[in-house]
Amino acid sequence: MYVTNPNEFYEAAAHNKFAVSSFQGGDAEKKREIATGKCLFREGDDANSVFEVKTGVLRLTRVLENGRRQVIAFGLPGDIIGFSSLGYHMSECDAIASAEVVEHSVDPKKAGGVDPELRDRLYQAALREISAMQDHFMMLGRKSAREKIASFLMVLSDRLGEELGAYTHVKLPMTRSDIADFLGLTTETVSRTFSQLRAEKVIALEGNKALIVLNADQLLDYAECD
Amino acid sequence: MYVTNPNEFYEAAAHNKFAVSSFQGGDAEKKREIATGKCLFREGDDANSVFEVKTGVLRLTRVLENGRRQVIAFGLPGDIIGFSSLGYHMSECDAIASAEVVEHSVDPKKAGGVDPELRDRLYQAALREISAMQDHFMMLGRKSAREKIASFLMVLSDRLGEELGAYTHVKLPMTRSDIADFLGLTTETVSRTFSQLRAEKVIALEGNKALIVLNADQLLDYAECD
DNA sequence: CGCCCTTTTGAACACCGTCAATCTCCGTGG
DNA sequence: CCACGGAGATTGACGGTGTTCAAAAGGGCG
Repeated sequence: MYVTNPNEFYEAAAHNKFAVSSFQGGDAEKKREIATGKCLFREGDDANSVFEVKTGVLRLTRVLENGRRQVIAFGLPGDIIGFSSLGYHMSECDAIASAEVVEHSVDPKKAGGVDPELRDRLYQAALREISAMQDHFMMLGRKSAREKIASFLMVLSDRLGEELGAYTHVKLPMTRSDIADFLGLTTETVSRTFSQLRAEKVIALEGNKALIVLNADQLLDYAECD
Repeated sequence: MYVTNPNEFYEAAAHNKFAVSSFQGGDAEKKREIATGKCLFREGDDANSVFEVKTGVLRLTRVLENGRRQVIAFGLPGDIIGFSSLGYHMSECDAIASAEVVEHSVDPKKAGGVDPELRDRLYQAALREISAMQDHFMMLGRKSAREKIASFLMVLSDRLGEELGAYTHVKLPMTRSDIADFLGLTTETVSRTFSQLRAEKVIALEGNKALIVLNADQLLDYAECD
């Protein structure tokens, strides 16, 4: 599942369980390491594989020719990334934190088709992604900047956060610009909203690559999830 | 494929071909008719089936408790709707134009699992939907009101349009409010944008439920697709 | 330490949302 | 057939949220 909103925590949990139990053994899979900043695939590349994120963070991006960018998803450990319907990728995937992935070949031409069990697992993963993307629609179309940021931080806190007494420490592997392009905002608005939340003592910033959630209740309130 | 943007026309074509050739025969499927305004499933309903739209138009909606609504997709002939990962639906599906659908059972408990061939076809359909949703992200997050409307009309024109000399006649089964909730706008903005396009002679309105595309080139320009 | 990229902050503006009034369409019933 | 009524659509005025443009501050790495 991709990063979406807090009302899907249970899904994230289910997904992680799934990720642990699946894709062991078999010979059409291959482990790969992608260093920070490196590209896993680009728009137009053949899409013969999907990638299961084991560690690190990937970023899936689509760009319009006029420069406008949309971050489709962040691939965190447990996510599967690289689904494509036409045999080639419509987006670009880069590592924003050094990542280990397992590559699963889904090339239909190879070895008389794909392992049925793998296909079945991939189908389930695709369904989870559809569900996550539907949530993100609500995020992009119907939430204010503050609600978007709050929702985003809640999910990040849940998936990447570490307990720190009553608070939660959250690493931010992505830049403000990445967050902006994920939420349909500008870097300035992201920055301003962070500053507001800090002024309200809901979060504390720790450099540019980490923060602490001081008041998760308030953050959840702001997220306005159903 | 769902209604997204013009740069996926070839996909729509491929999809329709697919829809014609698939899902013939078998016994886990059932034809159903849904009258205008009737509901196919609601949030929370068990999701044991997916639905292939044969005729008419469906609308897939998700709602926040504060009343904000997001139309996830319009289901046009050839689309498959009702994918769900958790065994129950997270959204509501209504017919906005009297529809015939074929229901395909995907209940894993029934008859020792789902027909492998059907599962394979559904996987392909799910991949197409993911691709379409990724396009829609760009729409919701990074396009202006005019670009959204233009993109939307281009797709509708392609999928529902009828040749009318040099122009294209397009039926609009959905209300302004449906369009607004699909594009992340308000009804007022949708209406205003239609009026602007009419003033520029790009389109002509024909009552509330139809329009004519007078200048498809201009419309495509406005859509700002890559 | 110094450079450069990212982030933050400020100010002015624009687009779109909100609120409200009017109009159109279309189905219903007289 | 026309009048009526109501839901949906249009239009206008105004305000707010977020963008744009610009400049300063911060952080990371040589």
